[in-house]
Amino acid sequence: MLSGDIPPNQTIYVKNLNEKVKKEELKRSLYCLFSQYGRILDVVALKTSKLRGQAWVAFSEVTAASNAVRQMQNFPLYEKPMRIQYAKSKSDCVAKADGSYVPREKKKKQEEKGDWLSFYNSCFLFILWLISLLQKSSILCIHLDFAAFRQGNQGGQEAAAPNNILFIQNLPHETDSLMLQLLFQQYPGFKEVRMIDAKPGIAFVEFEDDMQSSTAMQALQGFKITPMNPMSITFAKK
DNA sequence: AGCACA
Repeated sequence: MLSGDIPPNQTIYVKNLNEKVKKEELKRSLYCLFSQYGRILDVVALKTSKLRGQAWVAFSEVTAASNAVRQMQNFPLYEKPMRIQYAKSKSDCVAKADGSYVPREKKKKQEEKGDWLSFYNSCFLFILWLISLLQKSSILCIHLDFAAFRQGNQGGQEAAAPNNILFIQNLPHETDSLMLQLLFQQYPGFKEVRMIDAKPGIAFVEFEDDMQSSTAMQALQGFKITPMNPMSITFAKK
């Protein structure tokens, strides 16, 4: 069995381990089993839902890891053949030894700081969500909802047949496509927003298929970007 | 199937 296209690493990743074995016992067994290939720096095993049945064994040398990957491949431990690969990243114990270790919290903060767009994105969505909560509970808005309802039904015309493209009306003229994208991309299958400069207040939003567009339509029907603008969403005409 | 270390 090939170890895939993961580059050699002094840490090996072991999976298909027997999940019934207690963590400490498992670590000890892995330690005993693999110490024949070289000095072991650390064995990591977690029993969280995502990580049970897996373990990492960090060696002091890459060659030890390579031998372990090849020679212990499919070795049955607690009745289950171990599947061994190189780990995808450097173990903390190795980073600590070579001086490149950066504590986890700080790493995350740095990433978040750099990603201003996703920060802006979540603030924007949060504010829109708050606005929608406030407005949904407000009796004053009933007449606006009624207006949206009328508009959505286009004064009694039949509803358009399902379409993967949605037609949005009654948007405030300041709305831009980034704003709509932030709103609609929360729903699976989102592809793109199209607006026409010459026709403010309307937009087309495309999804992969009819099902996904209807889900977004139901969720955002009547959503107000401003109190005066409950959005009216219909399927675009084919 | 699933790549963490707090």
